[in-house]
Amino acid sequence: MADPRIQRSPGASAGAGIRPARKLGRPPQVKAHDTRRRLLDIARGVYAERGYEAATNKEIADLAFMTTAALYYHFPSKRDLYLAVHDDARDQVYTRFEEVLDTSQSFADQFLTILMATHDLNEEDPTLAQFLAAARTDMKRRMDLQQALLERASHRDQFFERIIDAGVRSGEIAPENRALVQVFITAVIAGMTDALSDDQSIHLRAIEAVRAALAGDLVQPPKTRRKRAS
Amino acid sequence: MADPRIQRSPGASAGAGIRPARKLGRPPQVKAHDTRRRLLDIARGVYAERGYEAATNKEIADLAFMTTAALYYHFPSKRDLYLAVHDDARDQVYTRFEEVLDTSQSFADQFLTILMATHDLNEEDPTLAQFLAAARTDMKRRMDLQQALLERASHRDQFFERIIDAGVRSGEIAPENRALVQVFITAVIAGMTDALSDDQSIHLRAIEAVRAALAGDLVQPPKTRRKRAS
Amino acid sequence: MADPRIQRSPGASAGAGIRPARKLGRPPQVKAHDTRRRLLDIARGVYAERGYEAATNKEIADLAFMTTAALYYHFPSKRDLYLAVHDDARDQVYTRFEEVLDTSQSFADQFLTILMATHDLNEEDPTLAQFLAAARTDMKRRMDLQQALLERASHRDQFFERIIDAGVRSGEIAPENRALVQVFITAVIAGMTDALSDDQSIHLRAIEAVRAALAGDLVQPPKTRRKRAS
Amino acid sequence: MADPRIQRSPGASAGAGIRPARKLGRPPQVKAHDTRRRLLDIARGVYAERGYEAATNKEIADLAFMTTAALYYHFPSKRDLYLAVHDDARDQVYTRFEEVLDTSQSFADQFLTILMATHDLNEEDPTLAQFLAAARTDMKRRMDLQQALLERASHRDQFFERIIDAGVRSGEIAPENRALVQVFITAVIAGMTDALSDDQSIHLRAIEAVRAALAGDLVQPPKTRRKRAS
DNA sequence: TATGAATGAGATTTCATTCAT
DNA sequence: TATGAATGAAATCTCATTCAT
Repeated sequence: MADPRIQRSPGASAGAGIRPARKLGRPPQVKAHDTRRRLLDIARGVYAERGYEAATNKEIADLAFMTTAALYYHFPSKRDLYLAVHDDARDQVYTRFEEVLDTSQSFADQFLTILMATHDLNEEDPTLAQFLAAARTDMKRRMDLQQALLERASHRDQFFERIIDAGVRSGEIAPENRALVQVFITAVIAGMTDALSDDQSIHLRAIEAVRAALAGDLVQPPKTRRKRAS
Repeated sequence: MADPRIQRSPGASAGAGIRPARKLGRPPQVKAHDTRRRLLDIARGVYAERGYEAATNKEIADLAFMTTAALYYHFPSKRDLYLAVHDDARDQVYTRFEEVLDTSQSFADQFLTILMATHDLNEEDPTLAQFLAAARTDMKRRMDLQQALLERASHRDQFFERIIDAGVRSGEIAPENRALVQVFITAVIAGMTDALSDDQSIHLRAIEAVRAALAGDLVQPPKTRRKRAS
Repeated sequence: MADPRIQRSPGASAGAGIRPARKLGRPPQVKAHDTRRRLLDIARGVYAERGYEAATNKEIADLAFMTTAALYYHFPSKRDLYLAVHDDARDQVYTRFEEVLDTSQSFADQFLTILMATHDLNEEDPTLAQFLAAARTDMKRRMDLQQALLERASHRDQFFERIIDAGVRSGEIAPENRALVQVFITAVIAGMTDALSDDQSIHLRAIEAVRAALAGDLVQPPKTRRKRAS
Repeated sequence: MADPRIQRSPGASAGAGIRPARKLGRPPQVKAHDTRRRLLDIARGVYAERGYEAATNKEIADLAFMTTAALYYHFPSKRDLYLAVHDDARDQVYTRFEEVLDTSQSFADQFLTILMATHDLNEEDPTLAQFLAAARTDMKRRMDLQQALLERASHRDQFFERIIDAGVRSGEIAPENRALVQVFITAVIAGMTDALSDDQSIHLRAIEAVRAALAGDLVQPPKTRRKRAS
């Protein structure tokens, strides 16, 4: 009763998700709060696996050992549940990003640190990346979910903006390359999340590839093998 | 070649296209092949916009000014229509790729040529990229669509394999970097398709960024080591 | 016991029962068990009248003053509803058979008692016989209903086997006639159910005919040989 | 071309049906006539197997190597095709009955001769009995098919009426047993067609049982073994 | 806080039928 | 005589949501 640990149904394949410790002041409606937490985690897995349309309240409710009617006590609609899951997932990711960010590093190292953080998160709970990848698609599709996409995009942009700013200040990024770096980051993060997050070893290799690319070591100019650093 | 894309009335979000009442029986002067082609194009757009689950036969049929029953004359099921659209889209893309490929170019140039081809295709018909991006997600979700995914993946892998091989032979790609280049390509193509193909100018900028990254010019090592290899 | 059969308005042939608009949500004072019982009775009538294929969920739901969706709350599919009706009907019949069976009677009397029981059942609820007659045909047609047919056949065979056994023991049935009596019973029961159960007075006459046939009094050898065996 | 033999598609399981030789005067629309004949035979098999509702024009057309549209050249509707099949089947049966009927026989022998004729017909083309059994059910179900049922019933009743009349005249049937014999015949014919015609050896046994029943030999009175003939 | 029993809207699919060719 | 390309009506089933309990 006092333990807020999430109970997951045995069949639920979705990862448990590391929750940041919540401070427990007075325990009003503790149960409701816990149930909500459990629903968010379960729903994330289902949405990740099936997508917004194909996910059904019934499957989520079943995994939570409830009826669909009970869902409506905690969330006023499917849409609201989805958005709540989305906000929760986004918070988890950016909270982690903030935690691992070391502003004293070089731009490239900071970026790679972030990529490693996504790797670690994926290890801890694969549904996070899966959900966020799926959400990109789902949000585009449903007008009623778009608003959340916009918030999220700005969230992300602001975050990477800071890193890029630092890179520009330190001289790593030529000012005229600012915009290029930004789309590069966007493409790489999206691509890795969407196409590679299913296989952790490939995901890791992709991080290595990005490191090489940023270092200019991925490919050499042809012919006149401009040997660098000798 | 620049086919006349179906015009969707702006307000028409779903199922709005009202079919003008037509009489029973065979319509005059209509050939199945043309209708099939039209359906593929229309369906591609709808699948791209809504995804497999959310797309309805009704919307597709409405846009083609038919009944849903008529759809079933041309395709035996929703799934078959989807797969037909998929094969058609894939063929269009790889046909174009083959057309523009110049094997005498350097690896980087070949890769960039391919990226430019995606850009051009996107210009001619944005639904192609949108559909293929959406398909990546949809296929993951539906077991019954997976088989087609596998074919497609191998198709893509083989294509880029050839370019990479050429790069290795020419010395641009160090043999030990082979695998890195491959995941890099996968991530970049997926990321650009999924996250950037909605805005052509940003898409173009991403191509520029990739060029810079391959040339080692996107970022510089921090601080002092400004001049590389000279 | 004489359950209040559902009244179908005479003109209502199919789908005519218009459900009075009821509000959303749970209706007050309704229990699933009662609804289920009502559905079984209504569905039996509809299946009897139309057969499995031609019977529609809509007609059943209309007669029960529900939506078709509500049907699915009680039975997971049309097939399941049908089989439930079948099991229910079979149980009603054989329960009655067991009730009226008097093993101290002669074989002929036991058989006639059973026939009278079918007559009484038909009086109380004609849909029972009608359904079971129709089911014989429907089951042959649909592979997916066959399994239930097998169970039922064995049920019936076992029941009559017992009566026949008794007849053999008492000497009424010559051991070599065992198999003949068995097919005779099958044919007569099936024939009476299928062809005569629509008219109770004819049905009664058929019972009388069977009594006469078993007593050897239905027909006499032709012409002179009036006294048999001389 | 000159051979009017019915071509049956390899998959068509339905028996070929013995057609009485048609006299071929001038051959106007010979092909249409043959096609019609072929369709009747094929349709009979399909209706027998699936029943009226579940049988589709498509299946019939496929087996006849045609399109459904072509069906409509020969029969104006599904209903008409069905009724045509029915009339044809009935004619085949009663034609055979007339052929085998020997009015000099005793009533019992005439009846058994008829039963043997059904057995032979079943041997030659099982779809005949299957169709007629199924038709009994289908006709009851569809108001629009009822009319044909009535005709058929009277047809049958008249036929057996004649045999029974002869039995009454010869003294085999007591005048007061007339009605009993009639329902007995109806029940037995129906029961054998519906429940036993799938297995020829059981069907034969049923004929034997009827013979025994009519002879008063199927069962003996219990106990006081009223030994007849003493 | 949750369940139980429903609704209404809509999806995919099937099928008899039509009419130009 | 037949095919080809459609229609319209309906059927089964699913699902988000509701409201009494």
